[in-house]
Amino acid sequence: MTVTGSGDRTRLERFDPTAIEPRWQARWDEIGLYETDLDDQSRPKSYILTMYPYPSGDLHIGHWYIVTPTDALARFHRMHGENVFFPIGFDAYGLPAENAAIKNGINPRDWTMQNIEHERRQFRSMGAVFDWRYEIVTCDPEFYRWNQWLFLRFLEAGLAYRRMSPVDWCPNDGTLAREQVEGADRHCWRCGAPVEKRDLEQWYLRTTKYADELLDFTGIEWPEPIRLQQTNWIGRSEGAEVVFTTAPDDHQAGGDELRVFTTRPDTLFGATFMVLAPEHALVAKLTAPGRRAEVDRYVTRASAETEIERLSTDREKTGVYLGADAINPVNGERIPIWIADYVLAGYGTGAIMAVPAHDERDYTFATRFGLPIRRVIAPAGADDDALDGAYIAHTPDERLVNSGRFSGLTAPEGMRAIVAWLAEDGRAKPSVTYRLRDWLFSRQRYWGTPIPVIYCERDGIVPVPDEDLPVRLPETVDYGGRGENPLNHDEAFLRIDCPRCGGPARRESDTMDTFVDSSWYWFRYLSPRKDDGPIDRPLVDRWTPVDQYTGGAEHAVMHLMYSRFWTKAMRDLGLVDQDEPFKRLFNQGQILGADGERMSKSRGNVQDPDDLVARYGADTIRLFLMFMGPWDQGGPWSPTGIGGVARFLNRVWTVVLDPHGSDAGSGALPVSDPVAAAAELRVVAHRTLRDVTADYESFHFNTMVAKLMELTNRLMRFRGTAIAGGDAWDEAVRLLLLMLAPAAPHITEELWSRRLAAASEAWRSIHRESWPAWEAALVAEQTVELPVQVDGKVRDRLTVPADTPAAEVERLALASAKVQAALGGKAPAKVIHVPGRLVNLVGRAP
RNA sequence: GCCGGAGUGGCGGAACGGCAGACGCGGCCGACUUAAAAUCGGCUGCCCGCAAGGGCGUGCAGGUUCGAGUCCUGCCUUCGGCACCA
Repeated sequence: MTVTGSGDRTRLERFDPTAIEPRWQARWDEIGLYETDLDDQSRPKSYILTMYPYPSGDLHIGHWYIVTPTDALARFHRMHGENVFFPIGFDAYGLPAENAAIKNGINPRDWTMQNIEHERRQFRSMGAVFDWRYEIVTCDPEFYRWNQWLFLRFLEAGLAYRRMSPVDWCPNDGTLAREQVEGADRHCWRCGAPVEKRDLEQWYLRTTKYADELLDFTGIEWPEPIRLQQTNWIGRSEGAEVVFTTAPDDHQAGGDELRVFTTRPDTLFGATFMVLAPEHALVAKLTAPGRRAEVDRYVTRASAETEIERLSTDREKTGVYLGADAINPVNGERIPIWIADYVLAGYGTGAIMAVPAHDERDYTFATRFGLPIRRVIAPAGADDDALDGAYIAHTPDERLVNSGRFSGLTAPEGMRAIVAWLAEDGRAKPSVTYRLRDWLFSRQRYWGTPIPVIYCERDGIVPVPDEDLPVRLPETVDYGGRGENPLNHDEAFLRIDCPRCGGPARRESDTMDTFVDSSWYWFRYLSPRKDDGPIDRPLVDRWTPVDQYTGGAEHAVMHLMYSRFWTKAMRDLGLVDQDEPFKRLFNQGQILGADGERMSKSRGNVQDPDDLVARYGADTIRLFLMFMGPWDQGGPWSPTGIGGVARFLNRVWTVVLDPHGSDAGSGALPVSDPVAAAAELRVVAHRTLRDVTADYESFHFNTMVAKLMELTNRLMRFRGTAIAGGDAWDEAVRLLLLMLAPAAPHITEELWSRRLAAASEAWRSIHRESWPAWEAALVAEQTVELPVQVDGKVRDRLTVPADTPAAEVERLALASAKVQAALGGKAPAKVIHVPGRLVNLVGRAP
């Protein structure tokens, strides 16, 4: 122990994290403590991964909040003898870099690399176990080259295709992201021009091919809410596609097919009108001359709306009659054709049959526009009920009514029978529709992976040959202050000879969605510098899938769905042999600014970890972030309480280095019987070990810290007593340091080294120690305290040996004077005895 | 609006359907100090009461149960996602 003389008192050296932490970080680097040997197969492997950060300009405490508990978990696994791989990298492509470039004329690469450099330093200062030799930076050609290579394989396999689709468009700045469209009037973020829709030829990836497989979560342990969200996002609906035809009238001959998708073909006889999406291909043809002006106005208006607005069920329904009718195939009835924005072109066939009696939206629409409502399903004896809303209940006695020869059938019977009948002459077929859409993969942006295709006048779309990869993103870029993709004007980049015919051709100037990078990066971590292929197959076979993935729940449906899709696609290409990327997933919450909003520079609510580390040290901040609350919850940042965690580490310092000191006041525990006190301390220490172990395993880091605080407080109160420094004390201190090591790596290493020195033992890092085991006999309950309730209210407590027979416990409970008083002398009507938990005497009659 | 979370003291939060409020912050009181800071300790959900004690309490309204913060139904508020933010 290091002491400094001060008169006749000895004063304990102060805990000074700023002195300790950099020293140990340097030492760990020196001895390669966190270098993972991927070829070491002597121990079980454990691939622990946290979602890599986007190196935005807003470097904040949120990054620590994400990484710290995962780092502690990686260390916890390492102490269990596993060969742990816990890599880190940077998701370098993205819109903020481009926004900064447009606004301030900085090159996106310079902006990004500066931020990365800053974040690297911060991650090092927190003492994370990352093995930096495996770092990935996605804007580096040695990474994105393989995005291109994989894309070409997808293209060959028919998983990538081109199709026209609408984008939000500014005449000055080109395609806009949703966040670049501002205000209710939807204007451009940069120039303020009104935003239009424009159809562009775009690249898609065929995610829908895997829709059914993505609904299957067998073999992965993911949180139920995430699986639910993905299931709803895929939105599988079974039903039928039914062919309506257009009826002839003055302005058109009729006879065009109008295909609708419906989940309720049993209600076909109740279809009283049709609704097309305003973008539907037949709208122009079907519109009557007298209605054209109104229809055109409506189509324009709908194109300016967002999908969220269009699907909102609480706003007033709008729509326009086209002045044309359709023929219902089941009964030959003419029904009017409308367009309305609540029907989306991209879902199903972009057209619906409206059955107002049995669909809420159709009901609202019919009521608003005075369209007929015909009930075709009713419970027994309710045919004539006037509906005051859509009837969508399912009761056992409901039957089809008003449905010709199908009347009397149940809904499921009617569904099958009607579809089978129409299918005979091709007017219907069973069909499945998904809400999930193919992945719109191309971006009209500079800062992303160039899509490796060439457009040749003669040969059409020509893939860039593998040997010509990577297609490098030009290093210099001139935005000219505008938002439009500068690659569109970069002739040096665009001009290329066709690899097939040698003739003049042009490169694709669109780049890939940045989600491509995170769709397979965990494979690349295993061999980030490999230059003859995207992945190292033997390492991938041995190390993946990832054992534990952690990251924000905001990625529930996009990143976490894309990465599952990508893994399955790579499997089908024969590149990997696995179905799922991440075996176990934990979603942590998001840390917000003090104002409850997302942290960002522009809001001015960013908390920089550097300031906190300078003041308290990394261990305190790490521990505080874990102690704040349940990790899956997140919440607004508040520094209130950091002091408490700092005090906790100070107490740890004190109990380890100065067990005999006595600055305790009146709270010191009396130790009249040192043997009993030592035994009690052992029990407390071992139970803490059991509970803390469970907390690490279940991601309950906040209660883990709380339990270590309790143990430390206990030691503090035994300080200076007869048992301080004894065997039980020494064991408790040893367990405390080992349990705390994954969470607070620096102070525990320092104290551990001092213990070794004091015992004249050679130094060995605490982070190479094994996780301790608790003694079952110490952990077992010897006596239990049982609350005794009368009618659910606690009236007394019994302290009895744990193995007291039930009858004896009940006898003792009844014998209590307080219980008798509460019962009013009466015998209880019922005795509920939950062994080990409580006794409840029910006095009143039930 | 739709999909998924979350609502518990003054604050962050704890609690296999079984003693609501662990642990920490803040507050009050005490020890140490000439004093303050730091440190150590005690008390601290609300209401009534000198006290013993009693009553009320987990967003709101119901329900199931011997027993509900926990399960069910319907609401309210708030956070995340809604396909070009990552």
